[in-house]
Amino acid sequence: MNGPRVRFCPSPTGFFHVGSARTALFNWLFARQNHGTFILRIEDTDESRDKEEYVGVIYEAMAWLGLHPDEGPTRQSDNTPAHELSALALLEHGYLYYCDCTGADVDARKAPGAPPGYDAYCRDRGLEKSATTALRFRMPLEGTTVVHDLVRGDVVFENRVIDDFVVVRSSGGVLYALANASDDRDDRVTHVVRGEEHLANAPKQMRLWEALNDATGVEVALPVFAHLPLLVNEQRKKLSKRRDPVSTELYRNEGYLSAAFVNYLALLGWSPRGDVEIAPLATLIEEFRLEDVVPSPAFFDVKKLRHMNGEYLRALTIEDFVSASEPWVNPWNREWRPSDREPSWREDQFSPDLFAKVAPLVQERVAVLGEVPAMVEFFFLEVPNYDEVAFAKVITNDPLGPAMLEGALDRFATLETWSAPDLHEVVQTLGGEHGIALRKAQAPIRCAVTGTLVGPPLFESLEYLGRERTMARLRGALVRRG
RNA sequence: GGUCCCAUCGUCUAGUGGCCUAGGACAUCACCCUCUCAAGGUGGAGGCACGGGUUCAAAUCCCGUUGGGACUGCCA
Repeated sequence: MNGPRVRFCPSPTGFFHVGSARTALFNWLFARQNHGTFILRIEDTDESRDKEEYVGVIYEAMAWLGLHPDEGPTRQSDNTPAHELSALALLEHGYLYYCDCTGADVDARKAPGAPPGYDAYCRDRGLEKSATTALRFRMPLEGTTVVHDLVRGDVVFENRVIDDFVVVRSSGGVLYALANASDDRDDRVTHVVRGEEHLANAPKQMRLWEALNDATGVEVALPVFAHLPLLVNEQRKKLSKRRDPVSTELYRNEGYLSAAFVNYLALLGWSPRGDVEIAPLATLIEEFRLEDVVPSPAFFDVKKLRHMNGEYLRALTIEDFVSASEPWVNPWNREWRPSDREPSWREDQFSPDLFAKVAPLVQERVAVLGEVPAMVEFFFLEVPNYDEVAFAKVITNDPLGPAMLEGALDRFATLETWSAPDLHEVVQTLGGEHGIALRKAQAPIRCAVTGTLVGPPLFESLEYLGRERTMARLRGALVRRG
């Protein structure tokens, strides 16, 4: 395979961020379209923040999104020897120097208003390796470094404003800038597609890359960059783990379909041709262009995601909708289930057959699968969960309420065929006798049987619930009223 | 503070000098449909940040202003 080579390199520091998902997706789309290679590299070199359990979080999220790597997953920590060799080669060729300054030292030397960053104090001190010396990169003092960016065009950085950054800790650990550049170079990465927050790292990594070419004698072409626009919240700030709902797992738990989620993510900074937004994956792969990605930040709009998910849900066949709902309505003994919720009914109260029957009624009424249980719980609970405000309004405080309930009890008992159309007609007639429209007549019955005033169509619901259970609830509501 | 990025309806975007009286989608409003709630249908309101240029012609090119953001770690 000689197509482009891209990589996605998350660190296992917690949950999987929606911004990471978008970055991974764009890398993946680009690779698929160009018959390239999508590499997954876990950047786990920060022992203070990384946790092994979080690596699984990354795999799980990517599997859910359907973004399977062509190479890897590899672990950056496995490349430590290569990083050390890179550092050694750089040191031997004079690209690095030892420095024993602490942050406090640098600050103390700095006059007010002086440029930030390291002041190159140790550049020519000729320090030797010791327990307190870090290795810094000798940035060129003149000239510019131009980052060729597919999204932003050429971005020019003056070399003199980039300080001599640390490349190897005094403890010996190789830092991100070098580790990442070294791995990308070794992996023959051709396109670096990542978030905009990394733009300032690009010139450093380009210098490192070229220094490595020189020091190792192995010439590898510099990658092309594509810095994707940031995902921001309504305050136009970068999405943060603290304030914003940014975990992909959260969305999965709420019942977003991965296809809808992926489709929405693709719309953040890019759009397919024409006036369509809901597009199959094949179209996304075919039409995606890094150079068409817009450079401005995008707000992650959950409302739009919700709407799109509703569209995807309604487009499902009923069989697919039923099985997609399983983790929420029948989570017992499943390989995956939402981690933060459970149905209000017990396993032995659930009926797959009944659910399959009522599923069409709820399919077009939910935007996320997490809303399904509340909509169907009255089918499975012995006694529905009553909305007290609704109950008081149409049953306790409305004299017509009990009248309707008693009337329904009376007629339902003798109804010949227990079917939605007949039920519909009976209630309509009953209402007519009391001088009220069907919309008003059905309310107390709905509340008595389902517990609320909103939900799936009433008469179909009664049909599926059955005569016995319906009658029992009508009586129950009358008793409950007192 | 320094460096860099960004700027079309509230939001995501289409638009790459004339097809723009700026298109679509979400959200919002009204009406229709209707057993509730949805879904669906129809229609409405709503935007090129500002100022200079360049050009016969600018949302589109250039400069500036303003506004927003990112980075500025011996984290990634």
